[in-house]
This record gives sequence, structure tokens and C-alpha cells, in this order.
Amino acid sequence: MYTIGKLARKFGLSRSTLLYYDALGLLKPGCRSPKGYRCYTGAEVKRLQQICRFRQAGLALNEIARVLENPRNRISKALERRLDQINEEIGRLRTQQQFILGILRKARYHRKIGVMNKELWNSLLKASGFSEQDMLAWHCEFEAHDPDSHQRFLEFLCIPVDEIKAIRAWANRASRKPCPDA
Amino acid sequence: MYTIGKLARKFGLSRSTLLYYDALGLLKPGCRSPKGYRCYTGAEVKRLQQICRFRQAGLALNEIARVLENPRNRISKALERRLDQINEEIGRLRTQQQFILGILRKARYHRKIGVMNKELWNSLLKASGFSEQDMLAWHCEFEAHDPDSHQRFLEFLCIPVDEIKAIRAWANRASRKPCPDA
DNA sequence: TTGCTCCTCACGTCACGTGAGGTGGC
DNA sequence: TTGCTCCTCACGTCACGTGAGGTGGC
Repeated sequence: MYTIGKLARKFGLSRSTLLYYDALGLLKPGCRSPKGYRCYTGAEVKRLQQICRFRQAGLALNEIARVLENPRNRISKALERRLDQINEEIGRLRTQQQFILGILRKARYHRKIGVMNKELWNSLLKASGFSEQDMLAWHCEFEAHDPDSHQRFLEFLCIPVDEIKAIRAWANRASRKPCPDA
Repeated sequence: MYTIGKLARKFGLSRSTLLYYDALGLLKPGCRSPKGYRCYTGAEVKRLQQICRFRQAGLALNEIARVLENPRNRISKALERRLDQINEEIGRLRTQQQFILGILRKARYHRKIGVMNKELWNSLLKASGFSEQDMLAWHCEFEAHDPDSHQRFLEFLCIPVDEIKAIRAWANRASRKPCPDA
């Protein structure tokens, strides 16, 4: 049994978020106290957990409502649609990024480049709009799926052996679940 | 001299967009006809061009208003702030993406992998949330900044020589401005 | 007269945040 | 009594879109 404030704190949400969900009909309290206070029970807690999961995935509230109404295979459909949306949004942002880079490049920008190395690689990725976080996630994927190639790739970047070891060790720790290779 | 509808068509905007800009004070018509029709003159056309450029970069309307008020070096400041914003937004979207992929992966997903090659590379990038467009943009950057390393990198992926040629030729054509190397 | 453009409110969108004004429980 | 939580409106955000209801020009 939770009052609205307690439930909000439990989930790291604001009271007004829960008020809003109630108004939408997305998450109604199980009952009301004699004085009208909202009471949320175990069932609502579970529902809110689901809602939060889907919000983390970026689904819109009305999508979430539909999914919860009829979960069958709507879930993966909805998630895949969301993946497409995300890619579109990222595409738009990248276009903006290139546009801005184009403007800024006109004003300044010029570099000398010799051989391929880690710094150049990183700056290339950044210029293409990839964040530090992206790169880390990507090392994990690489290490998990094909450690040998990862090694050779890091050598290709002229990174010293001990640093390569460190990177790969980190990637292994970070991707908790080992690759399910047959 | 443009009436509101004509100006809207000229810029591919809607009438209501221009009404909104007028209400905000972002783009006021130069004058009004005797019956109150908005008249936009050459000066406003120029201003609207600027506005559209900044909107393409994704700047908010109040930011644009500030920039146009005092363009000095606010422009590049604003654009750089916007780049940061974009990276943050992309970061959030990538987090969502990883989250969704994690859910979906649980349900299905399993692959066998041998050596590094183009397909694996592409699938790795995609799994990390990179689009086809990203990859193309990235090849252009790479080719423009350091063609030799680009060549070696493509060899690293075991891509046949003629395909490498094709890729590099494409990248050279696509990045119109040649690299300004000293 | 018909069809097109123009005008000014005013409300809707999305997911809440932020008061205002008031009550209940310890 | 104090401080905290709860309640219900109602309005603000951002960049417009969409009528409603009416007028002007060819």
C-alpha cells in the first residue's frame, strides 16, 4: 500500500507525473482513502514497473497504454517501431550535426595528418558525431563478438600492447554476459 | 514585397509558422497594407533566410532571436552549444536503443562469428546503433583526412581491391571539397 | 457569385512542472 | 502550533496545426 508521494519516491518519479498518469487513465490507484487520498497496491506497483521500463525505451504513453492492454506480441512490434523511430531521430540529428560542422568548418578548421593513430581515430569518430559513450559500447560489442579481430584492430591503431590489454580487459568486464557462442 | 502566403510558399513553410514568428516578434512584417495584410520586404526575406538556416541546425527560436540580435561571435558559440546538445540527445537515444536491443536480444538473437569482414563490421556497427548514413558520412571523413589509413583499414576488413577502389572513389566524390592539406 | 487569400481569436499537441488555495494527520 | 502530505483546479512549456467566423480582391 503506497500513498502517491511514497510511490513516486520509490520509483524516482515526481508526484505530478503520477497525477498525470492517473488523469490519463494509464495508472489509476487501486482505491481511495475515505478522505480521497490515492492508494496504490501491489498490482499498481507492478504496472508502474512495466510503465517505467517502456518509458526507458522511449515509448510514448499512449503506446504504453496500448501495449499493456494487449501484450501478446505487441511488445516486440512496439519496440521495433521504436527502434526505427530512434534511428530516424538520430538521422535527423546527424544531418543537423553535419550542417553545423559545415558552417563551422568554413570559418576555421584545418588539420595536418600523418599516420593513423588512436587520437586521429577518436577525432574522426567525434567529427562524425560519435560520443565517448558510443565508442565504449562499441568496444564491448567488438570484444564480445570477435576478440581476435578486436586485438588486430587495436594494433592497427598503433596502440601500445599494455593499453590494448587494458582496453580489452575493460571491455570484458563491462559486457557482463559472455558471448553465447555455440 | 511578399504577402504572408507567398513568403511561406517561397520558403516551404506554412502560413501559421509565419504567424507564429510574428507573434513571437522573431519576424515582423515590414509593414501592413491598409486592410491589415502583412507585407514582407527584402529585409525580412533575408532575415527569414537566416532563421531557416539556424532552424536547420536545430537552434530553438529564442536562441535564434538572440543570435540575430547580436551576431558577433554568438553564432559559433550557439552552434557549438547546439553540437553539445545534439550529442547529448544522441547519447540518450543510444541508451534507449541499447536498452531495447537488450530486451529483444533476450527473446531471440544469437549469431556465430568467425573472422572479421565487412558484413561483421557492418553488423557490429548496426548493433551499436549506427545507421547506413552514419557509415557513409564516416567513410567520407576518413577518406578526406587520411586516405592511406582508409585504404589500410579497408584492407583490414578483407574487402576485395576493386571494391575498395569503388568505396574510396565514392567517398572522394561525395565530400565535394578536397582536403585542405597545407 | 465563386474561389482564393487574408485577418484574428482560441484551443489542441506531449509529458509533465508549478503555483494557488485549501485540508488532514502526527 | 508546526511541518509535512494530500487534494483539485488551472495555467505554462515549445513550435506550431487546425478550425471558427469573418472580410477583401479578382
